[in-house]
Amino acid sequence: MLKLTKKADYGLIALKHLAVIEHGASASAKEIAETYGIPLPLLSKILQKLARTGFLQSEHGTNGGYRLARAASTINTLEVIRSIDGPIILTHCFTDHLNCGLSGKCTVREPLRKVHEGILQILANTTIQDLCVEPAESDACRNGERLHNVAISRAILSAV
Amino acid sequence: MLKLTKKADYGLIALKHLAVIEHGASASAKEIAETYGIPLPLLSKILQKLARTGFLQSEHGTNGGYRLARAASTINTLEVIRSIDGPIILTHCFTDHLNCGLSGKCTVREPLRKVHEGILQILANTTIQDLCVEPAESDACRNGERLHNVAISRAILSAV
DNA sequence: GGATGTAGGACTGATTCAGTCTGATATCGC
DNA sequence: GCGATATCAGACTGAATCAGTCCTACATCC
Repeated sequence: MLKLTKKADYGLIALKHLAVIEHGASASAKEIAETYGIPLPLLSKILQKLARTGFLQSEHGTNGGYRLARAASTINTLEVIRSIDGPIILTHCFTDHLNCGLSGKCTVREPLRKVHEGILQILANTTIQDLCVEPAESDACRNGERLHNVAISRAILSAV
Repeated sequence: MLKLTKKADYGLIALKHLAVIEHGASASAKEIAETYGIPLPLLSKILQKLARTGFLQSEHGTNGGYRLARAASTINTLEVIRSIDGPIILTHCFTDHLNCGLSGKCTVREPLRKVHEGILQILANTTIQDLCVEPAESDACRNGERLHNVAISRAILSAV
């Protein structure tokens, strides 16, 4: 149905949270979970993954928690989502070339790949810092900047 | 996981099939199902939906089948996917504003909406006719045309 | 009337997702 | 040292969704 998982959602929310708070400050999983009403054990696992991937630095013990390991502007949503949910697969054909109708019958595979890459590019060009730019309060993050590559010429009709 | 359902896949394959065969010609669900190895009853239901939405015209009886009700260039993949799978929801917040962390805590909702709209636009700008453009055989469809709005400047690294 | 086709609802099995439970390990403050 | 508070990590469960099947109409042509 072409939707993000809640885990990815939570991960992005947490990363944004860490990006917005004071530079270099850390926040515990519990803190973030309570702020946004996310189940703590679930958020913990997500943050652990993000730490393993290298987006976050973790600190054990009292007053421990997580802090961004890289600048918010260098973390893009594609990497985050891939880190949490695994590879992004638009259509099934991309991975299992064998089971795909066999003998190259799946004629929409290559054309759809362009769509696939377009979506990946949007995600790749959207950083955590971009998520911090609120329509009203533009300076929640440092030197906020609009989505640069996602050129939306016109709003899509009845979106949802 | 941000992927298309198989139903949507099948629907696009069927529409492309109908777009590629001779203009105005029809094909039965059985014919298409056998060509691509798609379970017939499943494909039937998909084609029925597409007919109800107005993309296809159905003909009962012997030698019946489906034919495109509109030109392939006027059917975009967004409408098709929505017709088959229902609304496209990138993040859960877009629909249920109430359950989303309450009190507007879900701070990534609006920023992600831009990403969402970007993806919708890619799909909206990709027509069935675009799917017919093969890298090698560019004239499988009539006056084939490249994806015009999906400007991919560079291939995304390890895509999948 | 039978073969072939669409139309549509109900149902089942498999997969995936969201969340829980349990336990281990590390750090800090007392 | 000990306990409180963290992260770390795997196994497990319930729910939702997806893919596919089954069955029964109904329409058209020969």
